[in-house]
Amino acid sequence: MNVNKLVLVDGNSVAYRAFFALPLLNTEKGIYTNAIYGFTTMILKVLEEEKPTHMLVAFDAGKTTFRHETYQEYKGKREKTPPELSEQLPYMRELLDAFRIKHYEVENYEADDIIGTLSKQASKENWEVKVYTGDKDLLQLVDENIHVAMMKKGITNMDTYDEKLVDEKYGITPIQIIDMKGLMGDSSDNIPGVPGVGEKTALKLLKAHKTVEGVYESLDEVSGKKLKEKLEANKEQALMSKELATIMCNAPVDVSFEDTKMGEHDQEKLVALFKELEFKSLLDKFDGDREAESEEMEDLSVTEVSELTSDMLVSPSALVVESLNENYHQADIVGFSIANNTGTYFISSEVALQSDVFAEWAKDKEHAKFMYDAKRSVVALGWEGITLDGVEFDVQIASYLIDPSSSAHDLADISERKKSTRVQHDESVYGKGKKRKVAEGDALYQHLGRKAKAIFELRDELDEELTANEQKELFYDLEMPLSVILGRMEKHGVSVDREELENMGAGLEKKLAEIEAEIHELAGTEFNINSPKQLGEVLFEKLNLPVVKKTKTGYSTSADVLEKLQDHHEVVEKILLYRQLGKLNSTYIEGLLKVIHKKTGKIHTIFNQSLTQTGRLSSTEPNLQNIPVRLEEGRKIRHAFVPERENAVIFAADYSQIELRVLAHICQDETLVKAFREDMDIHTKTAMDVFNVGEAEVTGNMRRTAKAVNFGIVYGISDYGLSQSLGITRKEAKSFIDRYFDSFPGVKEYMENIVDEARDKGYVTTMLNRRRYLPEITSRNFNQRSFAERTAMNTPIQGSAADVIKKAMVDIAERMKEKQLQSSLLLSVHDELIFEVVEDEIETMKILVPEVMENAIELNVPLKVDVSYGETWYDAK
DNA sequence: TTAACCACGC
DNA sequence: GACGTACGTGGTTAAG
Repeated sequence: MNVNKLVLVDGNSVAYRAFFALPLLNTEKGIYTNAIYGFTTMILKVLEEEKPTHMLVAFDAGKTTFRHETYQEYKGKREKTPPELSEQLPYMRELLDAFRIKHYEVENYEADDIIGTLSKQASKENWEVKVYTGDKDLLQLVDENIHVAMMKKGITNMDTYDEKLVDEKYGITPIQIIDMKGLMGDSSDNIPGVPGVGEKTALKLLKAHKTVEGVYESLDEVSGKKLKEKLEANKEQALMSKELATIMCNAPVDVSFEDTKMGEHDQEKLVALFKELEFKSLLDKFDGDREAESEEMEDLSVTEVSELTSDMLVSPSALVVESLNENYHQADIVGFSIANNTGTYFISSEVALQSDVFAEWAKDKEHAKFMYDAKRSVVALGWEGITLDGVEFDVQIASYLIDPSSSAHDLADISERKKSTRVQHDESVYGKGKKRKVAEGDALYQHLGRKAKAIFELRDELDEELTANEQKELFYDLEMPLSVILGRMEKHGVSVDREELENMGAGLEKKLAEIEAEIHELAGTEFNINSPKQLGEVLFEKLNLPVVKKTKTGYSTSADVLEKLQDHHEVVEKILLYRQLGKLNSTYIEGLLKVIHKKTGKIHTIFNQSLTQTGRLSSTEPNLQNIPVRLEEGRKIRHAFVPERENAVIFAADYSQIELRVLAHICQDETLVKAFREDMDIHTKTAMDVFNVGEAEVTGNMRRTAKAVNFGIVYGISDYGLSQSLGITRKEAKSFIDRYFDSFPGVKEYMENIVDEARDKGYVTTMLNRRRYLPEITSRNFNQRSFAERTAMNTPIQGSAADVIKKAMVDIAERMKEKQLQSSLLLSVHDELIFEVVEDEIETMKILVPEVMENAIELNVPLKVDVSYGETWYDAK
């Protein structure tokens, strides 16, 4: 029984792997952290899984080693370490210090040699040794005590090699790895080996002759004239290569086992480092009590107000309306705070909600308010019968416009990176999950007081940044007014026909039960169809259907896979149907019934205005932007969305091809612009140009292909994505894309220019100056770079379309107010607006809505809007 | 509670 | 030549 367990980590190898596996993260201060993060998670995983008694991380030292004396060109072709990585290495050493894990390097030797030396020493003592690396060379160390964990791809995916696995994979003993390298060389280390000998040949030779020397002793026995010549001509080189590949197991390593003994973590240092590096998830793990957050903060002077007076309510003021419930349609407000030039105040809900002075101030738009997520407060107060107006600045929206990619638009995070008063995370004040509860007394006063004070201070700083970004119009004239409109839409809600939903649900459940029975019958076994795991086992093990695709955890059973299996077994079709109906029932019927508001009987969604990277809105609880429409079965759900008033209709107005029109405007491609000016069917037109045929010869299939290509242009998918959606090869997909670019050279030029621009500036913008930063555009990682490039091409298109529809919403609200119309805007679904329109306003709206939408922003191609209306959302088609 | 898988919309 | 491939929200299952 081994008591001692030594873990040896090839530090450089792990760092490299982490660097290339993870996107290029950086902190607010601009320190790159992706490799450090990957390195840290890897170390944590090792600690958890191995629980070593001793551990050491070995690094390479300096540029040259003793191997360079043998061969000057050793590692000669290797690209030099990217600076973004080398600057991260010192942090890794610091982290190891904080973990109290020994790290070590020796002049003139590589990490391999340190690991070799220590592992063999420990093995001799019969210790259990585990080596972590991504370098196959180290497999030569494997023996009965030494096992090597080899990173496959990513950083946590490993194979652990013992002697048996080395034999299975290569058919040789571990020590023969060096003979293999001697023969085949290693391009990454620039070890030449014997030219023309690869892994296959090397392994064949070693099977027969054991070692490089053995091969040369019996060269006559080697079959193949060419091969023999090559071996003969490169004998010296082969022997030298073997020498280079041999890990030194008696390097001058001045480390005793005692030095590698594991100690307790240096908690303080660890937390400080994680903070500096902004490793939030790791902080949560190690900094169990975030009490520290509050300890750092000095007490704020907050006045508890028992009666509000107008001298506290000056303009401008920062206002906080705290509601714990995430869904503010059922908010219970737990307190208020106000900060302004006269001081910082806490006001209890009882006092504020009863106060006429407060209500008057709140609705007075001449009294400017600075807020964070104002819409939340406006709606929550609305439910309490209090009108809030005069919101001049929303810190959340400003932060989002300045950099939408920041995952941290929390007030706590914003306050941390700006110069304002610090704010604690709600979680650390209130707790989370079941334990979440209102803080009491001073803790609550302090927390809310800090929020208000921070908002008051942040306004100026963020306003300046908006100015610097030329985003003041976007903020003040578009997003701020939009926020008010969205709040009104949410509070107003959408009426639903509960009975209709319940009837549909009953029908679906009956059908589902039938199909379930049929599936079990056809499969010959009872199982949970909703479980991908069980379904996979039934389809691919019991029924032996061919495996099309695998996921990380097992067989893929996604719709596109099942569609390919339809001809193999009749159960497949039933499963697809079961899935389709099951989705309708659980997500839409049950889901919608669950969120019908108790007081109004209507559905009140929440639009998130500061989330998407492109500037679109998103919708939650429920998501009303993905109500089924494509398939008739699902589309029926829309029968349940009805007007609230008896003499009203559901009225829908949607932009036709808004993204492609925006593209035409941005890139000015002559053909595309002309097509829209002549109001052609754009997919047919694309098919004509891509397939080089006349309008009459465009087949349904050609149009379908052209449509998919246009879709790809709009959403920035790759040739792979296009091949998937059309069920063709990637090559064919690429050829379609090439032909598209030949037909629309202006589009091609735009795509090239925008990528250059993104590389130059680090970001792309939309027509109204919305921004998206793309740091990965300079990544050496192909995937990350390609993704950034597609994003650079796509975001100005999608984001400008979002600009247009948002502007249209603001304009329409204004016109409807002017005309004192009774109709109301209900929803916004990316390129369409849904209204409830009273009957005697239908004719007005039929003219007004398209006119406003089409002229929201002037493009050099016309915008086109289709309107329709009916008794339910279903009928508005 | 969290991660993985799947599916709906634009 | 491989890489792993739009943006969202939400339901279910299964493992921690």
